[in-house]
Amino acid sequence: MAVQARERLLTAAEDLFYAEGIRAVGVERILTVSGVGRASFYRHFASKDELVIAVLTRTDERWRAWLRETITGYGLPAGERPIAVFDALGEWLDGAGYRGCAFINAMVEAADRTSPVHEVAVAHKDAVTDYLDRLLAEAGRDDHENLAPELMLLVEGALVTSLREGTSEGAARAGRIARVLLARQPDPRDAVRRRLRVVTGGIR
Amino acid sequence: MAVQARERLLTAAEDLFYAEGIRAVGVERILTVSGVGRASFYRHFASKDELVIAVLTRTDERWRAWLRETITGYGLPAGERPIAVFDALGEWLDGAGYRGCAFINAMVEAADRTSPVHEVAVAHKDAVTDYLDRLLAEAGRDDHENLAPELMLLVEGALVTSLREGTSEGAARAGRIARVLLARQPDPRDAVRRRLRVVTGGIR
DNA sequence: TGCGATCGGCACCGATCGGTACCGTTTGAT
DNA sequence: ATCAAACGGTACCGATCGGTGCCGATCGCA
Repeated sequence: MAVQARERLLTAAEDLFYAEGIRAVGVERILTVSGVGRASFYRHFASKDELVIAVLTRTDERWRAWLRETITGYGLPAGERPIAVFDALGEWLDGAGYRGCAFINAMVEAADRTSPVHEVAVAHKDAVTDYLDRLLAEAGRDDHENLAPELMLLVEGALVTSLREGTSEGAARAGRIARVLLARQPDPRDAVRRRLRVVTGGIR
Repeated sequence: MAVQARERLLTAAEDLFYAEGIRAVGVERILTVSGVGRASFYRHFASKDELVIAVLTRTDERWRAWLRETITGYGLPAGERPIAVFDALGEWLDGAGYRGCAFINAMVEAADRTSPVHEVAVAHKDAVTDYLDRLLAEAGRDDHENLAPELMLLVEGALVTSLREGTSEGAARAGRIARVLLARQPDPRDAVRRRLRVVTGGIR
């Protein structure tokens, strides 16, 4: 066997699910494309749903690793890294074939909020938000806790816009908004808290 | 007949499609909920797909009418109307049951960009963008052509965020970003174009 | 009262859905 | 060379998919 059946199933399913939707792709299609027998499929995965979760989990890990490496690869100073996320997003969308975000799509298709598929998708979004938070903190933004969800909202906007318009323009547009957002001084109330922290540190 | 069969089919389908997804809801479910016979269904709609399009078209018209009336109903000066879109969005999301935007969902489920369902969804988004453009122009923003797609991206972000987080917080968050965006002076290059237009007008 | 349109109920169609059981073959390690 | 694990192929399962045809009841209107 050139490649293990499990691996072929995962890659075939990943492509088909992303291109046509999870519900739209039957097990039969996955078997034909992957060249795996029906019995072998159910030896590796208890159900189609379990395959879906395995695919999403793998995509999550790979995509976030790709994002981290891409940002790091730019070799930018810490202060410019948060905004670079939107450059990376533009790169990715240019190569993705414009079917938006696999995890937004999964959340939409798995309507039930309590379903495992929906939860995996939400967990992915939380992980990306955490990454944004880390980039902002490393950039010295004391207001990173407020900014991270805002940048994440811009990321979601860019992803949906790219699906809608069929181009990667949304990423550039979101990037411009992010620049405006980051150019602004932090909220004065945050500044007070920051000063308090400094003072407290000085007393010790 | 209390209400026409067609009307009952449309409302039942609208609710079911939004709550559970288009593909997830079979014709049988719609018939049971609406209390319409199978034959009657196909007397009104040539196929399930045609019902989907009719539902989306009606939802589009209703939703945009609701948005217009809500914004108008606020009784705000023209300058504050663009930002009020996000207040309206928050109101709507609080009553929507957090399954995001029916049109984003439709775009995701109808993967094929050339499919009629996908096109209706895109047309809705274009119409909302046009409305934003109009609000911005009426607010005296000369840069409305650039701002409208940016506000629309924020709207998309708010809708996805609400689906993801299960609250209407995304609308408020997008509104805060929009305020920052609108508080900024228009792009200097636009200012040049604006002045040129004034000069040209003066020569005539 | 009578007529035609609209209606709901039901049986039925082929296709496909996710999933199971059993088959003989191929593979890699010993 | 041997043997067990992993494999692909296929027949089959009940359920559901979207869609058609026919029936008798009910409706609004003249």
